[in-house]
Amino acid sequence: MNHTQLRPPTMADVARLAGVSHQTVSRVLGDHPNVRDETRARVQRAIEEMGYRRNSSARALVTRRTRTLGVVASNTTLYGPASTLFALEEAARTEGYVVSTVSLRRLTVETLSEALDHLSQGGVEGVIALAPQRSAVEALAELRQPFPVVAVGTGTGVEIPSVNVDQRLGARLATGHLLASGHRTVWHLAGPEDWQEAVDRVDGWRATLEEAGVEPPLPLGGDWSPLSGYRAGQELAGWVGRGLTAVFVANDQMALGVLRALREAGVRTPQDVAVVGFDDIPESEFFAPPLTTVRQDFATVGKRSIALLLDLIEGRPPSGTSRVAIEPQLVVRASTFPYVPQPGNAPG
Amino acid sequence: MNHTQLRPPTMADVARLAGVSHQTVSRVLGDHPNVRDETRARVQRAIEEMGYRRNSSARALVTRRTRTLGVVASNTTLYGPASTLFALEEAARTEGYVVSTVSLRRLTVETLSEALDHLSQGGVEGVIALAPQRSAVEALAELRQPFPVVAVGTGTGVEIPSVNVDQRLGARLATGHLLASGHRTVWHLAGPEDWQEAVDRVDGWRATLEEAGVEPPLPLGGDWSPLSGYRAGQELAGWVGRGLTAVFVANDQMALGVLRALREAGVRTPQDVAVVGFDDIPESEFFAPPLTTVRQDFATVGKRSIALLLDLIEGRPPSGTSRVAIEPQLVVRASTFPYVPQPGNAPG
DNA sequence: GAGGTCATTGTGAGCGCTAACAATTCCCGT
DNA sequence: ACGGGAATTGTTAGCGCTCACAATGACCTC
Repeated sequence: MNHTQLRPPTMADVARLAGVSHQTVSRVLGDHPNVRDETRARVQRAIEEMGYRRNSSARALVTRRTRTLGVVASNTTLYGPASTLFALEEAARTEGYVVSTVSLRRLTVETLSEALDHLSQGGVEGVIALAPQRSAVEALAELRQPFPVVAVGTGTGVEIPSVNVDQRLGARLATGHLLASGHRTVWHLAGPEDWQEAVDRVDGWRATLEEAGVEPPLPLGGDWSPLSGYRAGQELAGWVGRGLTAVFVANDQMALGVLRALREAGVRTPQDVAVVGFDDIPESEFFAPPLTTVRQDFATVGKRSIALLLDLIEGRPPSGTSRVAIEPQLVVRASTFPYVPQPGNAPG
Repeated sequence: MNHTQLRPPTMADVARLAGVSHQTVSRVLGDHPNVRDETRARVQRAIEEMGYRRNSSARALVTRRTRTLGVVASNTTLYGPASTLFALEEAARTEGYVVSTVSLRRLTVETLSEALDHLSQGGVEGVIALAPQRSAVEALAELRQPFPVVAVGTGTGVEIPSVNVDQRLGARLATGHLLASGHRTVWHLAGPEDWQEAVDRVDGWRATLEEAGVEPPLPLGGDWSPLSGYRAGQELAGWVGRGLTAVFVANDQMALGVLRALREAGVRTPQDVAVVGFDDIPESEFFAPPLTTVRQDFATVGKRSIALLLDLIEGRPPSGTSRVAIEPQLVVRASTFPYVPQPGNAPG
């Protein structure tokens, strides 16, 4: 392997071979205009020949730019965070930045603080925090860092610059869709209370019902996992025939658990109970039945977050607002066939 | 915000405040033993007071160690890659390394090469490549970089140091389980042919059947997506009653599609057809019916990969072999209730 | 009390690069 | 042929840190 060589060549080495000064090499590499074509070619040949690559540390030291961004996230194996992460990295790379990630198992003040330290040690110029728990956001506000931080998925009610999908709107779309299909009321299986997104979805659901003059039932609670959805689903099954005909579940994974519990209890979806999820994970379309859900545009979240962070790093006034909200979108599938309040209608 | 200040303090600034030389500050930070306690305390106070942090670029320049690793991956929103990524980052962080990731949409020679360049620009000391496509591995062998590269999920037949889950064994477990349950033969829905993992699973499936004296049916092909599984499932449904009683599907997502197609065709799982998947994604347990599948230990993959890469970076002889294979594990669920070749037995 | 050892602290050099400025060369009009 | 400006190239000085070594001082031994 080539990396066994003791010292990689330096700019001076290249310069010597090309018969120029190291500065001319630097100019060629930096696409500086005032270099003769012939010189440029000679330098380029020398670079090629030696397999030279600029030392990024030396460069960063003098330019004071590492061109590295950090991301702190948790639950990165879930569809939402993983998608956001992907979009963030792609957007950053387009702008010429490298992204260093820290994936936490749990998001607490300690782990967050350690993560920021770790990233700082990696020389990041700024950090995106995927911090959906409210406790984490508060911690973030405390932990003043020597670089700017943009929060994602924290809701708009925080002091920190943030980018969010409009969760309330998503919940309104879901709940409104069910009401419009003829359901008298809509139950809700919520996410953990310390997740801002979960709270916002509850808010949107509740507001929609209240505006329709319906008293919202007590929401159930889960932890986003299919298992918790399954447990809640068993409970919900007990309310069928007593006013329960539609459920808005706070994410698709829990909805999957709900669907299984209903099925096992002999409750048909959507004929007996309609179900709506949230996220539109790739599997949702193939659930039994295919799930109506709310799709979030993670690519846009990624782009906007990076744009905002770079504005902050460059000291520019943010090109948009520093509290971005992105619109989600309803995806209608078989789990919410238009509801007709008499039993016994067969689906296609 | 604090990061608006023009220049962060340097070691010399701290030294001045503490009344020592910059070298003493460096010693305190480096936990060098020969510093008087009182001096150490004074320095630490000064560091605190100024909010000083070492400049990582300057440090990296002189130590020639960036303590940064790179990861190239594609399809990072899928469960497998996302889990591996998570495990890699955690393992690297434990060893004091920062991880920079590049997530590609498609893995080709060009994108791979660009990714490695991008990471190199970020100053990585080594790279892990999650390169499951065979074409990518070949490209990797060509693209000699000035740093070591460890491949993950490429299969053991490559020149590059690599870490893998034993896919053949996984396929044997799945196929053997079906045969042991009384099925005469086992059909297979394979992944894309240019994925080494897909090929290995086909091999393991075929070998198991042949050892049992069974002529393997022609395998179907999919692209890992639920949709491709759905299409294949429709085709498979046509073979029910003509010798098809069991299917080994190369991943859980496709298995989900197969389950839906069978259900829609009026084929019952597992009474008419048993289905086994691969991956054990969190949703599998809640499919209709819960899916028997093969679990891969991504945490171990991550740890072993990082260990191997660090050995290579440090120039140590790898502590284990440089072609690691990790054992997967069968998880039995309701989609493969012990098969009895007469129809009509109801499940629990 | 001279000499030696050890712990502690300081000094100087240089990692590889870019930015600022200085020097040289080239080309043009006159 | 010659001055002047632009184009091209070179020189120098750090960026902030760690390493090697020098200097200082405290303490001990005989």
